Amino acid sequence: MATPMRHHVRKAVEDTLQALKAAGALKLEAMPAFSVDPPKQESHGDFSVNAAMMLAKPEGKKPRDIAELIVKGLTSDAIAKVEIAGPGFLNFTLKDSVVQQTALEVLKLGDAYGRAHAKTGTRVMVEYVSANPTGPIHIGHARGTFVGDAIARLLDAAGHEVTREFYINDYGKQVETLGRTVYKRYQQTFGEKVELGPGEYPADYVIEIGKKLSARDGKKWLAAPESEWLPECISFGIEQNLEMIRASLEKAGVRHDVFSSEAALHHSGAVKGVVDVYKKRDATYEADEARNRKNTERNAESKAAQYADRQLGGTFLKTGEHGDDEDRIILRKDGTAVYLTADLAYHKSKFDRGFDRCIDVFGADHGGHVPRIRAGMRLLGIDDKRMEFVLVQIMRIVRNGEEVKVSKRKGTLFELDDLIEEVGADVCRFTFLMRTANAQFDFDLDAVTKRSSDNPVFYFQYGHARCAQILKKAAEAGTPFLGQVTTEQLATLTLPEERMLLKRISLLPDVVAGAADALEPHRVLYYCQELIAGFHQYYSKYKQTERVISDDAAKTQGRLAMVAALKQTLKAAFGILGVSAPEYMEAPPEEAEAK
RNA sequence: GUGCCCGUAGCUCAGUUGGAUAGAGCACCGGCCUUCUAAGCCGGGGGUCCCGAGUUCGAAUCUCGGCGGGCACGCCA
Repeated sequence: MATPMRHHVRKAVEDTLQALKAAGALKLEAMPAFSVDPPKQESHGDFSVNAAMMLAKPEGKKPRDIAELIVKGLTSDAIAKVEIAGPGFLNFTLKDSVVQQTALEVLKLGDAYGRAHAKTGTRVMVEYVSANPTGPIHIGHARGTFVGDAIARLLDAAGHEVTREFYINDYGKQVETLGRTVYKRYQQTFGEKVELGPGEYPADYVIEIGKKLSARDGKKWLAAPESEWLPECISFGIEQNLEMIRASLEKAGVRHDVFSSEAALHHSGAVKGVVDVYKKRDATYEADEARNRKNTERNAESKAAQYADRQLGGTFLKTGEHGDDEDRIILRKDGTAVYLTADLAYHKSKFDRGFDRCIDVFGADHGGHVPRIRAGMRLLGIDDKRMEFVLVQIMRIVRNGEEVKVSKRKGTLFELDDLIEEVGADVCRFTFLMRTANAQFDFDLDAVTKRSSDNPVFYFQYGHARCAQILKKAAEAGTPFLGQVTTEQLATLTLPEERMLLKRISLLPDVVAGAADALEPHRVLYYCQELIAGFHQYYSKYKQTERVISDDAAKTQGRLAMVAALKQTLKAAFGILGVSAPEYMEAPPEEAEAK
């Protein structure tokens, strides 16, 4: 789905190389994987090709000599000019008419512009958020939430069939602790004097859950034995928290297709099932500790050292044979499964359900988990190349120059809801998507709130709004843009800035494809930045002289077509990022004079 | 100690999978609104791309070795 313009250049070079081979001028044992990229410097033409340099070695010729051969052999009628530059670059300049066609292409495709022309047929699952249902979504999840969502949008645009999934860790000690806390809060609603124990959740939301339980069931559980109230308090707590989580996700503009329960994997036998498969495949053994246990010195303060005495032996999985540091336990001595076992069953279920690719977005603190899952899948005979892990690095929240400390245990949560409330959903999302996922960064609340009027997100949105307002103005002025444009009208787009804008517009499909391939949504954002900057420059420069709407009917229609194409392009890109594309933006409040 | 991630302008970060003279925003200085929004534009200062080797036509980018920061290294989830 390369842009037509880039395709012209690549094809022209490939055809020429083949012709040179046929004529005996080049050996060309294999077509080189040369690049066709827009150069950094606009003066270097529309696309720069490094084919001559790549062929220098295999052909035993100088790059510039090969470049000469290619230039002489070129026959394409889309090309206006080719120059040999630097060490042997071929700098192509396309004919204006080819560049101008971009506007037509975009308008013709409409909302399909920027999306893959054809479905890839690949079914891909993106798993993200996957928070414990022991509390609300907080800032610790925020980055992965938006990054995962944008990756899903990106893959969808790239033509994949995407399923978004949320894995609910609703099994084990943590949810049991939740249940116990809920029960105490429930008891307190009837005036009973009970104190929370260490490790229980002191935050207010559990108080609310306790109130709701007593409102629903009255004193029903007060005299009941633990075997009855505990399961009820657990499931009620999870249910309430999930409701809260779903509501937060909705506010964040994030949606999941499937919520998958860890507890269900245990109850359905899927966990036992995957263990049986491993046993059948001779991938397990019984032992007191992993046979290939690493005896490297560990930091005395590490948790590994702290919990060393709890290791009693059981059933081990031979993950060490497939890239993991050592084998991992999957069944404790008492036969119960550990977290990893359920996660292996879960990942197996993804492939059983027919997904071709599985992408996990999770925090960098789970990075050590990756090799185990990969090894576990390989031990099932599943190619682990079908799995990709996007590790979202830890983020710090900074206010007044200081880190905001949060702790679930202490009850000092910073909820995603509060963050969105404070800075707005678009600003929030934008701030996360501005960075690559695997680099740490500080979320400076002062920077995004105090300076809200010059926050980058508004710069972006203003670009779209400006396009919209010009189109609106044209309609009011009696020269509406009707969605169609002729070659003659397009031919009026001769200003260098117009040419550059059209060229940048034409690159969206390549940017989307590249970003999807790399699972890096932020590339789309930086592409928008360049596109919008180009537009603002154009607008400002010609504000007094060459306005979009003028007495020249052909020029007006040509320019309106370009503006409409730009608006369409931005809308598509914003859609991938999940940021809204406003038609109009209110002028910002007057800043107090700071002079 | 071992593994993974990061180190680019005063600050926050990009850098098109190895390309040409390393960019943007913020901050600072100086300009631009009678016309389609000045939430914008133009100009200026600001760099040991952490350090050192190596790979090649060519390195911020790849390899190795250091230094600095973060996250992990559990039969918690």
